[in-house]
Amino acid sequence: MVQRTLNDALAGHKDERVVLRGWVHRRRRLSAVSFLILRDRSGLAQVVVSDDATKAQLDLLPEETVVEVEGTVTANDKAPGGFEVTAPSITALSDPAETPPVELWRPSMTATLPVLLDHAPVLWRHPAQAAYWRLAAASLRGFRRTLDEQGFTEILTPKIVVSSTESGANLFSVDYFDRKAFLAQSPQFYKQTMVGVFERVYETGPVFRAEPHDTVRHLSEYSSLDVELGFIHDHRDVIRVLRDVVAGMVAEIRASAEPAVELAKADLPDVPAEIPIVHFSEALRIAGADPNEPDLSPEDERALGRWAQQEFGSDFLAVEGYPAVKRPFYTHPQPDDQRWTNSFDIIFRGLELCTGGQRLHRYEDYVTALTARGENVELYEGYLEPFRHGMPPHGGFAIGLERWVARLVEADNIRSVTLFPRDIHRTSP
RNA sequence: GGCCCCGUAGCGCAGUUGGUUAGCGCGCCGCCCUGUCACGGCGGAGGUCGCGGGUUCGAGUCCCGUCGGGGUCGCCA
Repeated sequence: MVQRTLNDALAGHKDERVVLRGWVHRRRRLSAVSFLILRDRSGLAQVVVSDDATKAQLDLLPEETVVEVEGTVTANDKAPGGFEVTAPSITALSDPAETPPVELWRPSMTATLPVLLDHAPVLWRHPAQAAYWRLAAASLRGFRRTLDEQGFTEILTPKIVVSSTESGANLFSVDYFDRKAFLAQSPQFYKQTMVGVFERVYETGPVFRAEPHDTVRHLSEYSSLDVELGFIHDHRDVIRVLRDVVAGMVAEIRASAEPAVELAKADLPDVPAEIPIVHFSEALRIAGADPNEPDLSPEDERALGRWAQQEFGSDFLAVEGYPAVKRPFYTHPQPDDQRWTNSFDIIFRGLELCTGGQRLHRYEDYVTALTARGENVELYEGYLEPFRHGMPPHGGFAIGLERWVARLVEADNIRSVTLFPRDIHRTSP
């Protein structure tokens, strides 16, 4: 049997007989000739059908039918890409397909978001839609490659947990045999714990938030890219790793997902050698916000994004020193001023992309922090045990994958770049 | 969750102060067209106007309820 050739490889097989396999993306039937646009994972290829029997056969193979095409690669200036397949024989590999709910062969789909989401299993076939996930997949590769090269160990930790991670009530509860458990809203405790084993760890996986957020940038389940590393001096070491990670993600997209960049109309950022840093108190001033505000509003973040662009020509800005009252108990205070913390947010084009910081690493500091917040220390014993047995100064961060891709392609709604989004209303498909 | 907006054909939309056969574009089906590339031309099919109730001689249109959806704010990644 002749080996399969991918659609994007026709140029290397001029005048050869090849076998293509894929989906009938579109047929254009003229009087003397029919065009079959074939779609496979690599892209589109044009097949030219001239003989009457094959044209009649093609008439019975609607769009999205899966076919095998054997034909001759022919150079032709009139063909898209300069090459096409002529004198084909066609074999259907699926039943004739039903017409999909929206026109997948158009350059861009015309359906509204709820229609896209309802029919996601089919509509992800659209090349521009699929390109969104190719960007996500390339980002994941870049994330892993960068960290692997810097001595990190990949970990996978439980998504079924018993205690809340961040003292919030925003957890989904699950029936777990005869007792109650929760879906993890973050691998925070486990990744810190594993710093005690591997020094540097990362995890990619789902996290679950039961917060009743109903916005264009929130999901109930999203993909978190988590990093944690030991033997840092302070949170600025963490920001440097974050910078390398983001640069690695962009580099991997450039290296291996160029067609997707074009299809998705993605605007890839230049990652500066050092991400500019401003202190939270300074950020409030720059944004023109009330100096006593404990947090930055979305509007403030947009203003800071513009400022970073003007001041440094950077799409990225780190805001460090968030107020202690707004950060979780495990956050390390700013050594010279306890009102602030050694934590940071990364603002990417005016939107919060990532949160991170230095964590407490002494057992007694945890007891003090939890007690000050009225928490029962005993409930945290599993988490706190490693801190009684020696933990290095450490810190980390987490990037929301879908949010990252949404910003790259300037999506109006995070759901449009999420494979099968879960939100307050939607649990299927 | 608060506030605002929207549910009309497979998809995107129009539908006047309530008026009798509910339209348009694309898709789909048929016929035609020597190379298209969002091909083009002609014709055709396709609708319990989200659902339930009410007002009225008459409701896609007005009222009440309900379900579904979108935007925004809080908070977050």
